[in-house]
Amino acid sequence: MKQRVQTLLREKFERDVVLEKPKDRSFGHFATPIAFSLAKELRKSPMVIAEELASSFNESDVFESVDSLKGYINFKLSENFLNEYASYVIENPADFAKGKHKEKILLEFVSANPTGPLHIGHARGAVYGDTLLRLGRHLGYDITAEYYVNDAGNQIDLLGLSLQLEAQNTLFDMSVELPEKYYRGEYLTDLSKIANSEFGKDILLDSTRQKELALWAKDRVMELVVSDLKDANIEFDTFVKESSLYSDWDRVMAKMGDGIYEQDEKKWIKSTQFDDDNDRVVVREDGRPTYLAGDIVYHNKKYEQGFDHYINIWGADHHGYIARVKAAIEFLGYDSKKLEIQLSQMVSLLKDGEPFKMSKRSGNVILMSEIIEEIGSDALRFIFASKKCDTPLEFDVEELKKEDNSNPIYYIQYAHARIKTVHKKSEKSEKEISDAKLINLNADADALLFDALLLPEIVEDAFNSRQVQKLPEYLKTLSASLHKFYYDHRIIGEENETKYLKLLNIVALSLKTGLGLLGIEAKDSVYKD
RNA sequence: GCGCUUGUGGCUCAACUGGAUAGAGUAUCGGUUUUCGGCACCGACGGUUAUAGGUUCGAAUCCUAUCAGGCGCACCA
Repeated sequence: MKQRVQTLLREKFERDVVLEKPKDRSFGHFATPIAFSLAKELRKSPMVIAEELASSFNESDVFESVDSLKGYINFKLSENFLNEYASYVIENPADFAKGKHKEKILLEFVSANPTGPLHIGHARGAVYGDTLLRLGRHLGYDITAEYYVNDAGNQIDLLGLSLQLEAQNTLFDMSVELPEKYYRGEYLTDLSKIANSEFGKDILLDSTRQKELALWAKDRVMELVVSDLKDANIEFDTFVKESSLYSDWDRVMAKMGDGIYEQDEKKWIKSTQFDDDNDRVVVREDGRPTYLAGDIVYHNKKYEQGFDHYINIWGADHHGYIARVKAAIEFLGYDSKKLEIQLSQMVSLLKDGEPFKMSKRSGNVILMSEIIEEIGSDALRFIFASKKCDTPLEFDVEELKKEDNSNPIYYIQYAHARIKTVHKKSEKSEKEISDAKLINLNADADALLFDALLLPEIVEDAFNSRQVQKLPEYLKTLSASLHKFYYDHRIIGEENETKYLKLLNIVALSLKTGLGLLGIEAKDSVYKD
């Protein structure tokens, strides 16, 4: 819709035109402040320019009216145009809000260490990433969802140690002393039991077998992670293991040429050349590559696959890392601007206004699985998708269990279910409804129709700006319009019954499509039995 | 100390990335409907957009300084 108008205006004005939502819906459907920017060139007042431009529009199929007001030009779409678009949408529901983009994008997200189940902070990045993925794919982008598994280094050794200590403590009653740095949580108890029955006691007692134990355990933990993600409707296409990358290190290091130098028997990357605070060590004195080396090989691997664009979603605590990775990419001879890094901020939870109590089993963090048990995957996804991911977020789990309009997910599902019920009660046939023409309606119906048809713009905008919260925001607004319309107008038995039902169909489709893009299934009933 | 980031009604968040009178929900108070769905709808109250300057037709948005919070400043991952 917007694109159509934009194209028309671009042809007319021979330049790109900013189109926005008018302050007041009664002004029209779209508006542009173009007269303000022309004012300087033409040396005339914006008011005059806007008036001249507005009156230069002839009667057309698309616009019912074009008016100027205080320097803005307001466009009102014609009922005919809206009706035709509505019919197209109803006949091609699966294509609603789809796009024609073609670019290949590699989207890396979550990438939590395989040393424990996912916690609430991971969940936010996971939901954000998966929502972007769904939006992008709907728009036509060819996106690969990738998880980077940090299955090498000290943390894996620590996992082996933690598992042994846990077993010695809880399984064998040895009451050993637990060091500060060690993983905790119920999953360790579970894993130690499995290890015990699968390999015998020895692997949990013999410190020389820690490594062996760890290598086994990290794969089990990854299974936990994958299952946590699956519970939230999140799946990945590819998993890249850090441990598989180091064999390529020598080749990749050579590729960076002058970017690498030697000093104090270590190898450094000259990342200060690209705005980093310090140069970074990539190979230690003893010849072992650092974590950064793995990440460099990893990003080289990404770029060698020739995607058009790369998106990484990182926890905000990694922001110091951006400069060095981008520097490495430049040294490798690639364009670091193709790599975009989105940071996801911390989350804190409340329950009845008090800090959410962590269960004993989880150690010292709130687990993603606990929250899904508490409020369900739908509510979790919705709340995380509704907030900009780079601002800290606090929410109360009790708010998300309520069944009234303080709970947006309920409010939206209710709107959708209401429409379904009205349909069931009506005796009109599907054909009668889809044949109805949405013209000569009242202002309320016109407004609701326009709102429902706005989804494509929202999806496009939410993805392009990476601000996925625009979609939940839109769905809330659309639901409110629906509820209001429903309150103000009786539908069954009215003169406009078929028209109204078609209109409601479009609203329902918009809600359903939007929810689907959030990884949430629209419900036909909100009753709990 | 340096760097990044955030600061919007009592609370949780928006604001089309520089556009019209800064909007929703919640809380508080008042009203409508009691039916196609338990629900929902309307109104009132609430703001110097942290503070002080600057840029221009126009600033919550951009620039500078200050204040406050968060995060980072590993040869850990």
